[in-house]
Amino acid sequence: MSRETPARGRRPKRGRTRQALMDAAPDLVARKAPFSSLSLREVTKRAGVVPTAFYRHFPDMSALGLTLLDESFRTLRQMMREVRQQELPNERMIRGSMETFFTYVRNNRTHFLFVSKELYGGSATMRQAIRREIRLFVSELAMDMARFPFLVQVSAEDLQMMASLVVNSVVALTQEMLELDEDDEAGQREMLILAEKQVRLIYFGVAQWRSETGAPA
Amino acid sequence: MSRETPARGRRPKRGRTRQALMDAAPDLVARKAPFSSLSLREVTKRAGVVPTAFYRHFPDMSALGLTLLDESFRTLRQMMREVRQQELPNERMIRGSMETFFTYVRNNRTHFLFVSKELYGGSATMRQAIRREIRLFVSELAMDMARFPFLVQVSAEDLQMMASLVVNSVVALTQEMLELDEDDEAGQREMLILAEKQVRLIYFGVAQWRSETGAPA
DNA sequence: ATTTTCAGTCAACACGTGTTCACAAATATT
DNA sequence: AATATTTGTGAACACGTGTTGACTGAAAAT
Repeated sequence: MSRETPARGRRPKRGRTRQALMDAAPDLVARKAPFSSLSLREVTKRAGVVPTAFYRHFPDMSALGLTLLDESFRTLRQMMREVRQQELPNERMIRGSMETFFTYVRNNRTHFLFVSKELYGGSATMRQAIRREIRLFVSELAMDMARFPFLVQVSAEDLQMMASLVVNSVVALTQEMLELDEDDEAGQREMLILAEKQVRLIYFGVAQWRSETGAPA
Repeated sequence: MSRETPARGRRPKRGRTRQALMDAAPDLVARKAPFSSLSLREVTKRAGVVPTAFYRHFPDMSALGLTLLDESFRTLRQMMREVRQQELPNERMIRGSMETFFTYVRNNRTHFLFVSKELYGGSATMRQAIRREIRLFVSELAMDMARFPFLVQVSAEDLQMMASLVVNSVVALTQEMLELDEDDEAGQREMLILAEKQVRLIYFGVAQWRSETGAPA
């Protein structure tokens, strides 16, 4: 009898495995541990693929991580750019920005969980990459604030300080929100209200700020 | 000839191994990965002890983690209580609080690194425990703020909101500071100044806040 | 002085890990 | 239609992992 291998099921589609890997990783992160503590075999198993297939698409796990990070931030950057395409600050604008942002977080929960858990617990290069993105948001927000009429006198350094305060606060609340159960709508709404209040509070302080003295007007 | 074991070096001292384990873990965290991804064998090896000795002191790694967490926060709570033993708010008070706090962070770097990396990346019970402690600080700060004369009209809920804003900001800056090199004194000083400015900015906003309308006076 | 408890060692296990290699099917290129 | 390249497979490796059990010296209790 001929000893040909029985030719079992083989998925034919072109680069589908790569996508399966990129889906499997955040999925495991969302329901288990941070990405940094995932094993290559875990990911391939969830992707329904043999471990060695991994190397056809990524040299190692950290490469997958950086790719995932890029994917997570690409669409986020685009959304933020659209949010910034609005007129001068008022309560409506703060409210609206927070709403669209937190809605986006809800719709991309696994991506944000992935990023959140790597921000401080990930590898050095991972942390560095994330903080780079955050610093980008801070700078863009600072540029927007520079156009506020009541802030023309404020130094660039202080604008960065203010923007980082806003961004850090939103990031912190985002991470808190991710701790909530996925369908705890009441909690999510509370978070949104909290975020809006905090940002508004910061803007009250910003309106009083004078760079030279550091004392209110 | 008798077959007695050659009786190699045996450390006699009483509960010294336990302390060695509690020192080894944060040490590894500071120079490597988050605690959650440390192995039992790694820790025992660094402590200069055979793996099985671990079980004489802790049932498993997560027990070590919780013990470490308790140790980290016990002295911190005490320090915060002393800081709060001061008179009413002014610039000097904010400056002083930030200075003593960040000095404490520098002097307990490994403990804060340990906590920081577990805040979002650790196990569920670990994260929960840390966030519990943080919420405690928020409540205490809110109680202090309630005594400010210009905040008597502010609702308890809004006081919590303000306090959490302050705490979240300080936490974020602490984590940023921990990313700096241990002896980057210039960077550390910058962080301190940044923290002071941000908290002062928040207090400007707080002074304008009215709970009912949410609009400045 | 004798016994009991504590705190460490050593050997061994069953298992999950990253990575290699040779091979074959699916797809692209000619 | 023939060939070359990409992509997935399966077996095997050397190693690190948590945990067990039996054993033993040191300290505490009697």
